[in-house]
Amino acid sequence: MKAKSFSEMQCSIARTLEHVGSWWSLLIIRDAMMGARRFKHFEESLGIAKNTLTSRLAQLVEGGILEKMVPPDGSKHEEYGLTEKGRELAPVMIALAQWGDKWVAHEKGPSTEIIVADTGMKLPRIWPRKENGEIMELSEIGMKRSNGASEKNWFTN
Amino acid sequence: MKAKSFSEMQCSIARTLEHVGSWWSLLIIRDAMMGARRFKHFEESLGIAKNTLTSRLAQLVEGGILEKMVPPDGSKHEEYGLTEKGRELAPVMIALAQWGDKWVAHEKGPSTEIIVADTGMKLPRIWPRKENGEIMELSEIGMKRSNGASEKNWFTN
DNA sequence: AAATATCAGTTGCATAATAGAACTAATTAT
DNA sequence: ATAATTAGTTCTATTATGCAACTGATATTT
Repeated sequence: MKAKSFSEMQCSIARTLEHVGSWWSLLIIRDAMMGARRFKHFEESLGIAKNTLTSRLAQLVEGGILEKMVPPDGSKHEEYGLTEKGRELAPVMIALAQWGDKWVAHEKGPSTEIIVADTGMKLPRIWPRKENGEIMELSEIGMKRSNGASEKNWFTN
Repeated sequence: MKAKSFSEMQCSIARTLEHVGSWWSLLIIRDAMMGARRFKHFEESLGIAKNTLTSRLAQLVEGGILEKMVPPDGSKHEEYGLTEKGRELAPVMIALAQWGDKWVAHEKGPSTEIIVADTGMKLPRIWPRKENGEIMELSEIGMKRSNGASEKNWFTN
């Protein structure tokens, strides 16, 4: 693949994708959020090849998204836990999950529902909002380019 | 790579990733949101190989995220525009961009800032909220598994 | 109108990421 | 003590992507 690197790109989206690493990385992070901590958890849950998992985990640790931790239960097997940096990918995950539920739903429905813990209700849709907390239309989103001060809209369709 | 398919997975995140296609696809969608409409726009903006761009575009069209459109300016060159399905990936993009700005910022700052069009102010952080619109702590997010009715927390670290 | 340049690809070859299987040392269970 | 599990490593095969050259259609210039 000749791994074209996105990381020099000034765009934050590209830099994030580069930093995260790959599809697998996102699914590893998802599993970590749902409680996976050990090599075998990720392996069994994902059906990923061992060598691939090894390098994805190493990359995520190097990127500061996961960290190796001493197992609380006293086991000598290494465990992987999310850092703050990794945990803050939650909005990305939630947005991906909600989009999938809406647009490419599985016939059996979602295997897991994200909820508000204390009420047990489905988590409201994650969506851009104004300063006052009001939900926005996508057409209300704009963008400011830092180089030329030109201002423009998103979704110029 | 033997393209292991995520699409049978019941997980909405995996299904979304599979449906979207690849890193490139996300950047193509980003460019489309910022106004790119023609082959050369994407090509120049991304520095992607032509054959790769061809197949990514085809995949996005097939997936219903982009659609081929008759150019409004009367040109005979095909154009690509976001569908509603594609436009609704905005929260994913915004979440990726905001995470990147916070955690892997470019020294020169972001090339583009996402703003609230009418106020010109930076778009507030996209983040999970309760039914009443209140921002949530990540620890307040839970999950309900549809198979076993077992209930559990996200971020079990 | 003819010539030139641009656009949107296609084709063929090289390379990197991943899959898959077999192997291994350390840890855990029996 | 023995067996099984865990967390990898190493090897080869396959696929996605990169890169360069080519092509027919459209758009621009002379």
